[in-house]
Amino acid sequence: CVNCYRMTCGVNLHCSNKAVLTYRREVGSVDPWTPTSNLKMLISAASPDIRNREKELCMDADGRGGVDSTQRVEINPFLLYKFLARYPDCPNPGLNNDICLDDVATELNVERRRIYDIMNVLESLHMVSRSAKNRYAWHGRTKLAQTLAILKQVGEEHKYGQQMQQIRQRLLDKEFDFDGEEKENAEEVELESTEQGQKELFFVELPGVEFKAASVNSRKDKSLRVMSQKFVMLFLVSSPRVVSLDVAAKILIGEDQGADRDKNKFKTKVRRLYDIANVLRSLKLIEKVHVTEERGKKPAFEWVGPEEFPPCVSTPLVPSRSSVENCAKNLFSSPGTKRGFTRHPSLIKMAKSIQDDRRKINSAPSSPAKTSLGQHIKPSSEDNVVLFLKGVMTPNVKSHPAFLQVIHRASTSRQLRVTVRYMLTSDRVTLSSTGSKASPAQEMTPTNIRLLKPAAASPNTTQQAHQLHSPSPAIFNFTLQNLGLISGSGPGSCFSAPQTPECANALPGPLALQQRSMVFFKPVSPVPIQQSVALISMQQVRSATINVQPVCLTRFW
DNA sequence: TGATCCCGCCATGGG
DNA sequence: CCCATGGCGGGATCA
Repeated sequence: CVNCYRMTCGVNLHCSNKAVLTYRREVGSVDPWTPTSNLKMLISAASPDIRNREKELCMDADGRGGVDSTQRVEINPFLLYKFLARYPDCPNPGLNNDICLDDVATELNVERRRIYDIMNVLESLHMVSRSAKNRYAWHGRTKLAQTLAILKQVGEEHKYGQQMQQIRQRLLDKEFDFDGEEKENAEEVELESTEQGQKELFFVELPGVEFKAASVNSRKDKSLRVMSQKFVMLFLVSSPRVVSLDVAAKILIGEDQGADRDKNKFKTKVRRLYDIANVLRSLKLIEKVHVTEERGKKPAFEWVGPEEFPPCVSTPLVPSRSSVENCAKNLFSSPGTKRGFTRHPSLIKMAKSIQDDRRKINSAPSSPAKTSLGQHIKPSSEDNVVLFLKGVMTPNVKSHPAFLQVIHRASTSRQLRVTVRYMLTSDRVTLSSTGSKASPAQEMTPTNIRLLKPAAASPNTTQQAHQLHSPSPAIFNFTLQNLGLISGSGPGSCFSAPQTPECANALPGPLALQQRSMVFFKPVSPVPIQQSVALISMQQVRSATINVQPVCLTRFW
């Protein structure tokens, strides 16, 4: 699958992201597997004025071009790519994360109206929050896991899973009866029974992200934001995580106003779903797929974002208990005097579970069943913990469930100060390396360079450059072999981690960490390569092999 | 013809 | 009335 690096093509999933396919054809010389080259492709394919502007502004050293500029292009995803490129995933809270609507509109060369749509979706994920008129604060993905956890919970409470199932079934029935006509009535009755007792869903707030600029919040609808949250919920409660457009639209209509569900309403909802989906796609949270049925293919989207999330996550790379505390504190804080949105009851529940969680961890010093980081690695300055992620298909490691899980556990450990580092190993690069040209090192994003660049290797030759992009299995295996954690190499490596019960049943539940432990994750979605996580104490690494340290510990970040 | 989504009219609510 | 915001649907484009 050219565009679908995850090989999502399953029995009834067929990837058909025409945009990517098209772009790839147009600019075939670009290595399509790097984030930056993707961006370049999008830029190349964008409308002429934007493209020219882009050329003036920055790169395009290779002078590629020659794309038919008359074709209609997807501005929306492109816009967001550009937009996201300007803001870090995990912004430093101390720095200026202010976003001015006018500036963005000007820079991206679009009308304000378009920015509102993007912002609304981002706001629904709490990646931004409105700070004032014309102004937003950028949060990046720092709150994403937390938001998703809440959305999932709310989605479960609303029984979206069952609803979707019902609607699917209904559509299926329709398909087999050749008269779609007669069903109208039955459908109406059923729908009503489904929705009855279901309260209207409000915007799901996040503790700590208060809505300022009250004047703006008074507006009652905010449908795009609410709709976006609902849409995400649908993914989070369904399994497999594939949601077809029509099912989503039907559910979203159902809740709006019970009465009218005519064709127009449906069409409008679908339009809006595309708006939302484009943003989510740019965020790499969903991908376009098709579900195949007797009657033909239906457009659908598949969730490719994080699969599991801890109830509350502190800021990655800077784990601090205080943020966890704050989280709970905020959740319990007395209801604000004037709040623009309803605080969902599940927040309270969640806060309690967080507290319980913390209590357990802090007050059970040596329960073997409930191990925490601190109990296995004695606290000292030497005992930093190094985390390796392998085979992570998610482009954004920091939002990977395994990563977040570890961070969460680490951040709730009282005794241990944990330094977490990570190495990105992108299988999409590795798997697609046949024949494709390596991209120059300059095309790598700063993030990638920081994460992957081994100082020992001078990225001059294409081979080495390519290695920069796919150091994953080789170097990773090499490292772990040196550490004596695995044996063999290559795709079928045998991981000989200590076979403890804790390891076997590591998730869900507390991670069992020992001086030397590896935890394996079995992916829910069809990921071809097993995902694994290794946690090793720094001390152990130092004593293991000298070779390892420069490659993986010192140089990689 | 269905999928996709650009474009911008116009409603809304505050000042 | 002006402004910021954003709901909404016509209709263009493409496969």
